[in-house]
Amino acid sequence: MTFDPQERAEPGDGTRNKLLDAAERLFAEKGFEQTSVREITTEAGANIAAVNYHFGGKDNLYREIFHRRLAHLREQRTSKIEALQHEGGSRPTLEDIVSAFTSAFLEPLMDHSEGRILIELIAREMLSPHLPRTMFFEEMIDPVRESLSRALQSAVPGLTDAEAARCVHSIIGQLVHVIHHSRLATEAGRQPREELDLHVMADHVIRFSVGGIQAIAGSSKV
Amino acid sequence: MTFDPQERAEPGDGTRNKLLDAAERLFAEKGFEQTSVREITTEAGANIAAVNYHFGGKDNLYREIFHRRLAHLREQRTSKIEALQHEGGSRPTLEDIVSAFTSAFLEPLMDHSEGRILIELIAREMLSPHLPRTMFFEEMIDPVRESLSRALQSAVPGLTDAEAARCVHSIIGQLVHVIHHSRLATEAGRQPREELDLHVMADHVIRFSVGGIQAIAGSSKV
DNA sequence: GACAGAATCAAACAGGTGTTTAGAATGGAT
DNA sequence: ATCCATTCTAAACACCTGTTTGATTCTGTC
Repeated sequence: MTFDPQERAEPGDGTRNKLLDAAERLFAEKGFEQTSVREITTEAGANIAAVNYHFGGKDNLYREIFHRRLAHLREQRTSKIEALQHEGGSRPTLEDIVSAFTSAFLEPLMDHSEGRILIELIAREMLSPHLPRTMFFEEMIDPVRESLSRALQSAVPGLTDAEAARCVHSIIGQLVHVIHHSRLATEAGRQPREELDLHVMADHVIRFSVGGIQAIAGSSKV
Repeated sequence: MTFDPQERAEPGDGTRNKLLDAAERLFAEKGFEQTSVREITTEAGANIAAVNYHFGGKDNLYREIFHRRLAHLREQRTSKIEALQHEGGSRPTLEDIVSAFTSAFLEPLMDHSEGRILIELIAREMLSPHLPRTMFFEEMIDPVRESLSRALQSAVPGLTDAEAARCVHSIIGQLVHVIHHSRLATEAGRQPREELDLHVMADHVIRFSVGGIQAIAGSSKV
């Protein structure tokens, strides 16, 4: 019912930003429904009514968080691939592309603070959507897929559109699984097995995927 | 508005079983926290107190559901691989193994009723655990992984334990992603793209993974 | 200093949660 | 017909939820 009090509020001491940060952390950790407005406000050192005053409700706060983060993450993932494509000199190899995407995908996870939170948020949202159903596909999944798919086709001539799309599927599937597993395993208190370490797995996914793509391309040619 | 004698269908259809069925469906659809005991009981045509009487609480009902299903699913996934291994005649090829596991993994999803519910339940539990943290690893993930890992090594001599474990990771990651995506896409109302159809994707995953595994095994030999 | 608007606060609101209770049916076995 | 354990029922319990309210403090402008 009220207008946005301050649209930008750069300084980190605004209550509005403290609420956003606290909510982001809690939503990622416990999920939307499981996080109460009281938790958020006390965590941010604010009053219970602060969420409704600044955002007009719990749902809007949630939406605001995604709006703030999605664009940045998408750009981060596609930019490396695009950069490779338009780079001067020789055309990037298949391994170049897969490697660039893999590190771009996994990089936000290496720092344990911010990246993990975002991934967790996204995973939760995909399983229990509280956002408009199409928003995720249009703003995140489709652009990233498109970008990687085109890059693969430029490096592997003869790869059809459908084949490229499925290979993208395979790569992303592996990467998402790596993320989920690392989260689950550490949470379950199991000491991480060295053969499934994040960096080791990144190398593996690259080699595995390059082999897989070549197999797909090769068998279709015959 | 309660006891309807024509509601019964099965011999073992005491309210206890009706509660289990209703809860399983609702937990899968909306998640544990988001499903209320009142919903479960009214869906099962029972009194609100029935859950606490028969199971001693909402949590125990949830645990009971998994206890009932997990063993069966695990057996279903490992048995096909084991059968291949101990089959008379020539040793199964790499493609045989990956193919058998893929279809065993995806099969419960082809029938749209029961299998989907179970997958949904598991996906939710992995993201927001309400069960003892280790139960899932010990009763489901580890045995399946072990079984597939050994099978791969028997078909691809020279594949180390660590490499096999990572390849299993890659395969399962792809399959889980196929499942999630199919769920998300149909839920979002998008008409399924034919190149990402379940059967087509199954074939793709097999070829992609065989190529990937061979690449891993080949590069390690050099 | 005076004033307006933004920001914060404690308290209460209406509604939903899982669980407990005491009492009433039910179905066999004696 | 009596008894007893099992099963079911309606009502209440204590607690937590997101949101609203009306008053109070803070902040910047004239």
